[in-house]
Amino acid sequence: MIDARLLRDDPDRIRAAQVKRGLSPDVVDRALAADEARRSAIATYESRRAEQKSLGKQVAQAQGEEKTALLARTKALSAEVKELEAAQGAAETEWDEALRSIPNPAADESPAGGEDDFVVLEHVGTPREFDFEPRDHIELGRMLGAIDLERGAKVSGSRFYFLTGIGAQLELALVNMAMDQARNAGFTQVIAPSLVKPRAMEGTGFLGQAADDVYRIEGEDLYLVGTSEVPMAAYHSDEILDAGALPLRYSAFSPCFRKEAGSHGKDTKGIIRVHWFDKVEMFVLTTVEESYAEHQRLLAWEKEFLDKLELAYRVIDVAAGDLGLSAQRKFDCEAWIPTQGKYRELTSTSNCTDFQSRRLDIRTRGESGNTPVATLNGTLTAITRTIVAILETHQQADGSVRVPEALRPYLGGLEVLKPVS
RNA sequence: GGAGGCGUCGCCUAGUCCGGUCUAUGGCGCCCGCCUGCUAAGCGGGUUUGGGGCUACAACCCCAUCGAGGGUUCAAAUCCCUCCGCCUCCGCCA
Repeated sequence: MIDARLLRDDPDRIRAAQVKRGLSPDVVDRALAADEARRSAIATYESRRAEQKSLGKQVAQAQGEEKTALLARTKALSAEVKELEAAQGAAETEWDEALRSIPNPAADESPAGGEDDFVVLEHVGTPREFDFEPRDHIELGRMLGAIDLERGAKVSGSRFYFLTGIGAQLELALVNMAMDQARNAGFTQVIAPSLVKPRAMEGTGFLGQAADDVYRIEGEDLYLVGTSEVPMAAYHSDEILDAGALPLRYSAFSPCFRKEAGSHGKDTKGIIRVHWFDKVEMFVLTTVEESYAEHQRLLAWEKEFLDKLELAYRVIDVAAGDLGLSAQRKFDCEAWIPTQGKYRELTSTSNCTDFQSRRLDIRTRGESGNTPVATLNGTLTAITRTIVAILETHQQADGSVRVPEALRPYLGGLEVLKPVS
């Protein structure tokens, strides 16, 4: 949620931010009106309530006739206070809803516009040239006995898969490699719950427009997370952190579940777009001032991981309209997928500044009151897409796959993945 | 799943039976000051969080906050209901 003071002091800035994301600025006026109504409701309620309290004290000491008279007055007042309290609550709710519906204003550097308006920041490595017809990851996965899509569909439906044999080993290797890198960089490793309460989902901004993509457990007040950003953001909710402890860096492993609503027909084959995958995610809490530099660090760690896998990729600056509710700026690393002839998102890092921490009440003690911290997240490895990129990029003519050197220690020194049949 | 116990402003704790003097007690820790060769001790003061008013975003005043949400009442930490969490025992289980 945005800073209410910013909305009051500089509403034009929020209006401009809305337009930059391709959204209507009307919500600003709705919020401002709600704020005014709320404050006047609070003032009315509180003055009557104060009166009620002071009368209550007199009642306690009064005797006889005086007491009877006081009771008559305070009884009427009581009903009024109750009404005013309800009115105040309603005004508060309206204000809260308006405020919460406003996304984090994009950074000045973020390109304006929607999904296609990203800016390419850099290319790393060059897409490999093949002197044979490259196979897609589906065929390679089948030849290697690594990916079983048919049985995934049989058991769980479309967009599900089993990783088997070397496929399963690959996942564990990638997870360990990611966790090692993170630990060496000072991250605390975490295995996070993938079922969370509404508060966590709402606090991270996934129950707004993004709610269609979220699985809810029937009959329970629980959601399946789409990323461990959700449990990790909520991890320190309602806490006041010691400023000296920042930054707090976590690398969290969890499964991720996504309905993929509205993507029917897209990436229907293979494991590019699935309802479930595992992921190692970096999550950082720091000060807003430090968050911009930290964002660059997260990007650097993502690039380091992709470099070790010897992948060709580009980094894009995601446009304002494609940032999601919480992010102020987002960089995606997109790896070259040979059989698709294009770059596909493998990792993504967002600076959510104090947007999530305001909703989740995560702050540090400051000299002039407590201030919300900044939260940032970045993918180290989303297993399925990483496997796609590795298989397709490092395949050889016979269907075997060369293992990038950095990954070998995590596969018992294995240099080549060989077809099983 | 069953039975019982518990949840108070960083930590511990008094208060809850019997509603008003609770503006929530005391200790520890922490902060400021005093005292003091130094340290320790001692003395005095302060120390939840969120919101509103007024403002310099200070000071000050007010409202809410005793796990959460409802209810009863002129008045709720205290009485009633629902929920959540923790502990102990039993059952079941990876």
